Amino acid sequence: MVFGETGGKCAISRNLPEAAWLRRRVVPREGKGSEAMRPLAAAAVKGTMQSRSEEPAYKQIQNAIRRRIDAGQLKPGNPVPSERELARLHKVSLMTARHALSEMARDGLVERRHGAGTFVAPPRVHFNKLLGYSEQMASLGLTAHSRIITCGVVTREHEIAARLGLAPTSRLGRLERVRLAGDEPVALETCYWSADEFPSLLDAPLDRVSLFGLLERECEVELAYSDEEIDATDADLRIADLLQIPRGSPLLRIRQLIFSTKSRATVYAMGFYRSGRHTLRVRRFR
Amino acid sequence: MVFGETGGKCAISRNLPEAAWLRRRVVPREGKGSEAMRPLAAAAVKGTMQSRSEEPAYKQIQNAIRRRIDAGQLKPGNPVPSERELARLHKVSLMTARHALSEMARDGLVERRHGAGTFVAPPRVHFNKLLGYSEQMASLGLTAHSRIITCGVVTREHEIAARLGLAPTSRLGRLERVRLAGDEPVALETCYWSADEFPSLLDAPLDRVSLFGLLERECEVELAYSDEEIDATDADLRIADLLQIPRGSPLLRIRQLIFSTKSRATVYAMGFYRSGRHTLRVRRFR
DNA sequence: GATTTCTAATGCTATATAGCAATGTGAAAG
DNA sequence: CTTTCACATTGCTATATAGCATTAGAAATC
Repeated sequence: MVFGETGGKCAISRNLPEAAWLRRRVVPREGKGSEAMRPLAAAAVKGTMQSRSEEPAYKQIQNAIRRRIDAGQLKPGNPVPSERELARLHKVSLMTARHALSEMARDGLVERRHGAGTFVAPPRVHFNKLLGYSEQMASLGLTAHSRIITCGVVTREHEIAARLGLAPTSRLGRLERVRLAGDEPVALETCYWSADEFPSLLDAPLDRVSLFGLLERECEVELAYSDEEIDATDADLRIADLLQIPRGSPLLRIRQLIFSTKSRATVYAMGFYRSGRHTLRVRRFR
Repeated sequence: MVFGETGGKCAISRNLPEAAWLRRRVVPREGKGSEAMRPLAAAAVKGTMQSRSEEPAYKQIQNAIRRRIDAGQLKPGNPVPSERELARLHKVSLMTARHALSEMARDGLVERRHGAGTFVAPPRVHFNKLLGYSEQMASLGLTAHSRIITCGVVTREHEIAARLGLAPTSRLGRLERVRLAGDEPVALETCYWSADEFPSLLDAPLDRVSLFGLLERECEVELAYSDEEIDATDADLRIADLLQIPRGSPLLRIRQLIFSTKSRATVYAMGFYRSGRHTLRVRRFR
């Protein structure tokens, strides 16, 4: 035996033959487990490796913690149980408890400070969140209203079809709406999508209903993100008229290509937003 | 490490000939190790836990893989060695090899497919990347030029001081520059920072040097992200004059609060960008 | 009272091992 | 020529254990 060292601490010989899980199957070595965290209770089964369809232990631990956070029992800054404590409470090994915590840390739910402990992270601010107009209004406690300007199928928007990954002469649904805040028009938004793929959109009551909502609920599209180009421009005659502002007024222009989770470009949208009525918030990273 | 990538640079420390520590210590249970991945070779010592100051084994494995990606030996889509193979090559335990891979997966460098393997991820697109003007120009292969308009200390910008987390009457460094593309002015940018914390900034040749660069290299500040507010406005008399555009021309206004890694607000900047000369690209997520 | 030193708790890296679960391949069967 | 099925490979969850590294507070010292 060359490596007397490792042999010396007899790590191997000890822990595997009579193996924890073996022993556990028979005698679960009951602990004085407090119920504070709703221990897994399936521990005995888990010992032999969970029977399929059972949620992994580390996720159950995460859920237990998440529940306590959601319920307000654990507030931002509060410490969550330590690795060793979780292991004891949930009757899992240290590594498993650790797995649970470090994944939550990676997801930003908790923060870990070496030597100090693990703490509930401050609530995250949702930056760069893709929201439809209706949703933005809703998040401000308001109801969105729109006036439909045009609505129909076009076939000559070659460039936009290309951006959507379609043949140049594809049939595109197009919806042009003026967005209202109260009675006042604040934005003009134009959306394009494949008329062949989502024919039903044109029939919906789009002056009241969210396009995003329709796509996600009716068309079973899962939106993922949008790549946007933002610049400033000025109101031409038509837009000035529609938004009831002087011609030449500054406008924020946002052009967005919206992708679904299958990384398919799904909607192309262009919006003109009245100066002073709209601020875009984003976060950029170094 | 909250945002973005774990550093891409290579670590010097590791592979220097397995020499030093190996010789020092007992025989490492020699394997038939192929050299393909430059195995760690420090196994024996690591067995008893590496002596301090040494980079962790799992990071060394990551670096080895990263190097092979950077060197072009591993291209997107190529498989990287499996957990078991890495464990063998680097003479570490399976869990350690796994740790290395799964962290790289979490950082988006590789993708793991259960049962199939681990593969180099397609190169990431850098969206929402915080770049200074100089850096943006550099990324386009151009050199940035500026004309300094004003430069000095102000004490009456209460609101901005507050945003920077300073007392209302703090001394603030202020720098106002016109950004040039060729000879043409395209933007007016104004930056504020704590004059007490970074006094040296005012002395730098800021018409030629990047403010971001100065902060990061000279002041040892690590910038992390910026929260930005974007809207459209029109040129007042002064801006119109400085940018040589008609009064009332539309401008893209970007106000950003730039944070360092210690989550301290470090710089507040406001920029006015000529319409047609500047497009902001961002990605937003659902 | 302020400073330094010790110590317990906690997170981090690592070892070795076991069995389950998904994937792709190649041989056998239809 | 296709389909099926077994198998090797690979990733995933889990066990048990060890020692190092950092932190914060208590105790001892100045």
